[in-house]
Amino acid sequence: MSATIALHPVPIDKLRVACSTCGLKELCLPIGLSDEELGKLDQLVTLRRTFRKGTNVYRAGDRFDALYAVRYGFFKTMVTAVDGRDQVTGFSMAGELLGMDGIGTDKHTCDAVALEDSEVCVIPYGHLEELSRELHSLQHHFHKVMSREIVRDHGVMMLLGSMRAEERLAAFLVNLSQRFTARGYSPSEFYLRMTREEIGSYLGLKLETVSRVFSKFQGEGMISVQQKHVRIIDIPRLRELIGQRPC
Amino acid sequence: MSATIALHPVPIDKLRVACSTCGLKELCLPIGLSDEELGKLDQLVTLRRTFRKGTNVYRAGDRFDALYAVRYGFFKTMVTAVDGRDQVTGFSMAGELLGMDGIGTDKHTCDAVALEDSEVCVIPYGHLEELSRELHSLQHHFHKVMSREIVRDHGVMMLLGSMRAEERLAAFLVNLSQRFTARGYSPSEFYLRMTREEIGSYLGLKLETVSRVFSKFQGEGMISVQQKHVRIIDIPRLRELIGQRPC
DNA sequence: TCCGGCGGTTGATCCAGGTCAACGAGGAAC
DNA sequence: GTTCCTCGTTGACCTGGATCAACCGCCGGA
Repeated sequence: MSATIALHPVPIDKLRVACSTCGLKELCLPIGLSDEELGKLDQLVTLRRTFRKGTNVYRAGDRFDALYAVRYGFFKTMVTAVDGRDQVTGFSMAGELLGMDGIGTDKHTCDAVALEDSEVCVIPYGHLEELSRELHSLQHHFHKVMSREIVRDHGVMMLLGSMRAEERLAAFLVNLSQRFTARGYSPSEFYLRMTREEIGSYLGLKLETVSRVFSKFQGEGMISVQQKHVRIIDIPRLRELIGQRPC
Repeated sequence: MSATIALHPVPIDKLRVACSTCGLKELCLPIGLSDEELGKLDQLVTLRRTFRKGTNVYRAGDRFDALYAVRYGFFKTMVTAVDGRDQVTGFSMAGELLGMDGIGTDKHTCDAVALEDSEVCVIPYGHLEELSRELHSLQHHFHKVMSREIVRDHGVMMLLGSMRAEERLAAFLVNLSQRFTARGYSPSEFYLRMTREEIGSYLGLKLETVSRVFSKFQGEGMISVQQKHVRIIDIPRLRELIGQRPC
């Protein structure tokens, strides 16, 4: 095989990428790496893939061999029970990492689905382990990312295990608001990429309940909703609802 | 300071330990390590600590600097909301790892409490990162452990988000049964170390509901319960309840 | 041995959220 | 533009599990 002829034809959705110049490097895996280290990471993350709305990055049961860093777009992850019921376990946006569920068994255990046209950086997992033996800060940061995912999951358990419907939705909105803010978007106005049913699944509620609580919040002047467009009018009051001081 | 005089007096509950001879090595961090590698791990895990029933291994907010491998005994982990409500996020038994919640922020984010007199191996986290750069299989296995924790959490979300009370308790019992089996105990007869309230918190139910469902299962001949002593009479039927084929 | 208190059980009642049903609005396909 | 069709909203009603309350039994301590 010649150096100029690819063994596997490269799909048109796969492009050269560089962490060193990526606008998300303060959110994503490169956090805290020096320029030299960033250069090495560039050699690792060489592939981008785009996903049309509704398509899967991976499915439960798929062989695991890479993590995916969201470049832009929006994803949901969900697990499906043997009887077919499914549960949305999270929503991922730019700078967040998908696929860590697969490391434990070499197979993915959930589905990751694009909720709008999206793009990810492909991080071959074997190479990540290799490189993280060399770059201590990459190693440490990767561990932090996994740990934070565990902590986030604990938060969801709290949500599902001991909060009422209104608290759950308030927590959901406040969380989205924070994450949008961190990405330079408005804290108070955004489009939901997911349906009421997906929100409900995530929050352990039925879609009708989600809709009703949205209407209630709107009636009380805390938010204004029209379909997927949400404007948060009174964030302090939402925070109060979930037991946090307005700060 | 002389080599024979400890700078910090060694508490009597801290003892020399060896992974290489530990009976739990097939469950715990040493999985898949060669004898030589095991020897190195021994140098890392040099401390055991015992905890009396009701005492904390760590609390939310404590500085994170070590992981803890359960040697014997039983623990719960729980998160507490600002308003004081708390949520049990898991129960840990021999061979399982506590403390991974702390890596992300260098502070623990939950409490770990002994539910009976217990003992753990202390794994200084910095040393673990260091050693796992050297021992590939240790590195990989540690990642697997974290990943499995994430997958376990997804299971709990499924439980809390889309199962009814009976399914939740059935899933809980089947899970305990499996974990006891893996440790060489009876799959069908065990003592619960946690109260009805703790089970309820974990499952998103009130203690009265837990008690009622126990009684219902007993009435239907699937289990026999007397206080904390549980005997599972019909595991296939419990599995059916949670939608799994009896197999 | 007795006592007190925690943990567990059970009954009666209530209500948050689920279920079922009807309808409306936006958006993609043609 | 028209036609579906999915997604969202709202109303009426129902129910699983929460809440409130009484009581019991086990276990630890004096």
